[in-house]
Amino acid sequence: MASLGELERAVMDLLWAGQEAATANTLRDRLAQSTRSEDGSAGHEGKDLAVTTVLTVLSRLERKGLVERERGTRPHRYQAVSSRADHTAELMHEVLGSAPDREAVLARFIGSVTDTEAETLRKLLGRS
Amino acid sequence: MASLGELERAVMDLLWAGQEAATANTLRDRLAQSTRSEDGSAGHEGKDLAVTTVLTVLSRLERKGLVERERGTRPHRYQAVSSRADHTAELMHEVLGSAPDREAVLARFIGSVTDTEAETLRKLLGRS
DNA sequence: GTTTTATTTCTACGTCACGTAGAAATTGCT
DNA sequence: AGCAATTTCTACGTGACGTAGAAATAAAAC
Repeated sequence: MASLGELERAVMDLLWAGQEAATANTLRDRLAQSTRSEDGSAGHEGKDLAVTTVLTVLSRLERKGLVERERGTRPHRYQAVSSRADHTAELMHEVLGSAPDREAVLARFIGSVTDTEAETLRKLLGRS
Repeated sequence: MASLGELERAVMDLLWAGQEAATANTLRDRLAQSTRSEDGSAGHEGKDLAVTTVLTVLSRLERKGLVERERGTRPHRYQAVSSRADHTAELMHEVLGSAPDREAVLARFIGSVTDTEAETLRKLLGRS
């Protein structure tokens, strides 16, 4: 259980971008903006979602454990449970975890990493 | 586009296990066997799928580019396009790729890797 | 070569996730 | 109390996936 739909991801991206908790309305506006400002190439044009749509998505994201909401304030405020980096890293572990041959996977993975990233990794791993 | 359904995954696991190309019938049998031998805990019991079901799944996997079939022989023979390790590594790159903050993700990822694996990674990354 | 049998392709249905949103219920404000 | 904003319920369309029968095709048998 991990994958997100297109809109779900768009919402998460917004939540991950602004570190502050946001309301459904705010998010709806930002979504409209993003969609509109997204390079004018032949894409899906500004859709201007209904607030209820955003609310539904937020609920689903909450159920998935990706979003947390403050129920106290009246326009509930939503925020991501973990940072995008954390979430992505978790995802990577999930993918890796389902493999019985973890070492082999890591080998292949490292094999196709950019030089810069390899360097980063060395740094991160430090000396034993 | 990457995730597999439950049955699709089961089939891929079989294809990845046996390195030889297999026919739909063979796979159906192996599936029945796996299902049956899977520890007897209260799970979904032996379903004994129809061959057409397996064929359908194989077609879908082919469309997704995970499976390749020899159309020459009469009972077509199917095999995985890439090894499980390769596929999993690819998946990891896919997940990582969709992040604008790759470095941060890698940091988190490394952060929660077992010591043994960290060691493996150091080895793989070679001298610094 | 025509009938029979194995194999593959087509078509289809139920379920579930997701995008989408109106209707209904809830709650805060005046 | 009455109104307006907000949230929850309910619902529909679409597409993926598990599942498989019906139809087409090809190989084998006679």
